[in-house]
Amino acid sequence: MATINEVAERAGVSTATVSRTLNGKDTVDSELAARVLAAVAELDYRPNGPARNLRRQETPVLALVISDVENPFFTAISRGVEDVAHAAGYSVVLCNSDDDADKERSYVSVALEERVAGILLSPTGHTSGGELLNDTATPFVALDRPLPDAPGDTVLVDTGSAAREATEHLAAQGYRRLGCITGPAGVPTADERLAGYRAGLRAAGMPDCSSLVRRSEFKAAGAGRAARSLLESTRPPDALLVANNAMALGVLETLRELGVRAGSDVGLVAFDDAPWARLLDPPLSVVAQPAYDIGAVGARLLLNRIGNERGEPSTTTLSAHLVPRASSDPR
Amino acid sequence: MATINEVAERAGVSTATVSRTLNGKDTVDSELAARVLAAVAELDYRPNGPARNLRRQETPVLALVISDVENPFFTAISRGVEDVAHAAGYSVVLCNSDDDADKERSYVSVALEERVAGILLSPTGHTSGGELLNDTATPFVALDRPLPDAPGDTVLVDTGSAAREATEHLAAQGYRRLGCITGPAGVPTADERLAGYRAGLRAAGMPDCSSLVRRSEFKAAGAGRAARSLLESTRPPDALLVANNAMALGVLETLRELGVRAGSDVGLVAFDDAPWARLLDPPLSVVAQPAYDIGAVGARLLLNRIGNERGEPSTTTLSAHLVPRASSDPR
DNA sequence: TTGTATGCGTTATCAG
DNA sequence: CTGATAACGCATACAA
Repeated sequence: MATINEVAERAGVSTATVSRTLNGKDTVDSELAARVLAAVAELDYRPNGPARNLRRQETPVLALVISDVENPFFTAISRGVEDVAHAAGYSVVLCNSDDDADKERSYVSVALEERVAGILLSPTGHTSGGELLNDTATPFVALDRPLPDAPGDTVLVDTGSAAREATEHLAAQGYRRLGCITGPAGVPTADERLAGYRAGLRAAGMPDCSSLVRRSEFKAAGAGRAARSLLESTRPPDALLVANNAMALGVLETLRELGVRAGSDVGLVAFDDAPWARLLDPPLSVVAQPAYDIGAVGARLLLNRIGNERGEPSTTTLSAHLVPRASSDPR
Repeated sequence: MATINEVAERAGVSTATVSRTLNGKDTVDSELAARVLAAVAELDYRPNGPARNLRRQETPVLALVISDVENPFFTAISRGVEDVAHAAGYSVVLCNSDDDADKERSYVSVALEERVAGILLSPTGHTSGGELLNDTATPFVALDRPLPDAPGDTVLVDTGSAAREATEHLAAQGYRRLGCITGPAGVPTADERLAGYRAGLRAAGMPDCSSLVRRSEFKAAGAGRAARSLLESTRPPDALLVANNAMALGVLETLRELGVRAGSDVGLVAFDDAPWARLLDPPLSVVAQPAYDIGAVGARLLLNRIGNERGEPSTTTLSAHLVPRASSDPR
């Protein structure tokens, strides 16, 4: 591939002039500029990114590390990031850690080596990518979950309150034994939703019975099994709060297998809205999180840091809201 | 951030020795190597990627440009790519073109500038990213749709046959007026599915009536409107073949609004399986595409080219299969 | 306004 | 086995 030298030679100018032309310096004679542009076109010249980044000591790229590309919650985040980044002239590369701490570490490491301008990290449960960021000058922002031991800007959702609201809603709808399926212990989003559920129980004057709580990975399969064990127990719950979208899939599958109907047989509220949620029969009640905004806000914070903004790490907490549909209506 | 020079100085060796140590050359005295490693750890040294890529004239990164991160078909492709690439020591960066030809061009251009090792492109409709690839030495593979005017390895799915099979299935189930909602004219996957539908009509001895065909973007909204116009026409279809997953969402929404039930009122088969398809009531009949394999095969082809494999551009065609469920059962 | 020359941080070549 | 040193391709300080 052609280099700047070849372009310069062909245009009969110096490499400096080529560089200046291509970088929009207005101190270039228009005639020379035209010759440069012509040479560029003829040679199909394309600047060498690594060389430029090396010289400039910066790369106009943001890395976004998420734990599951197939989860609509994360893809929505990515759109938020992308829109903001793009508008500011940054590209976004999406790295899928697949909820695997090693992969996460590895992607963060690659991002650091490639000297990306900044990193947005949606930490997997028992995170490890954070450590790498700790003693680094590369700006980063944690999304959805705080980064243990790594002080940095963080964008969270107050899902505790939302979980409480959902729980109270179930109680108000007339359900009497509320169960909860949440993520692994130690994962902040999982624990927070559980705590919210408990607070809701308390607010509704219901007993907090640990036999109505199950934990599993934030995946369909484990949640499906959890739902089955709950519903087949001697004193099954008559309503369920499910901690994320992927889990909801597993729970719904189990309900189907058991011939149990959401709403009339078992009240159901799940976290995360999805396009298909209201197409179900009955439509699924959800706690909608502002996923797009998480990404957009995170990207903006990151860009500010990249722009040398100083100051203490901030934590932004967005709120989620309940979208009641028929799956939490006993009638 | 520390450089190789500082590491060398601290370890009391030359930069060459540091480089050799870090790159696993076995020609380094173990004592020196130990000193190097110690210095690396102390300084938290991390090699500068751009510098290395510049020097090596290669970047161990594959770019995957897709048109919609929120579409499960593409995210499944990305998993296939990622698994294969990862195993071969390559990272994958996902670029979301958002079905926008300009963004696609822009991402391809960035990938080219960054000198990625290869590009996997799932072209948007009226593609434009392909032109860039044409006169480039960077290996690339087209996924899902061929790249006009750019001869290169291509991985396709024989959705024509699958569309035909689905159409015949609808006829065999007893539906009598089969409609089709497909993508924009000129988009190969859209045209191919339409052609398959027509072939199915013919095979079933049904008239080919163009008033039963609608086109829209491969998105929910347009497809929803198309379904409405079809179903509210004077002689509405009694079954629908829908060309992708996102469109199916729109169509289902319309059915709901119209109070029309899939299966008993209107037969329905849509392209692309999704986790939620069988949770619907009735469960959605689909044409399942081997999305993961598209990605995996594509990545393997790309890696072969990167490994200097010569030879004519190949075209691999995978097949899709019908998964009949209750939405195409009139009973 | 333009050109020359230097260095960004690595790796690889070539002597020692 | 190790160390100087020369590129890799570009952007910029400095000179002209």
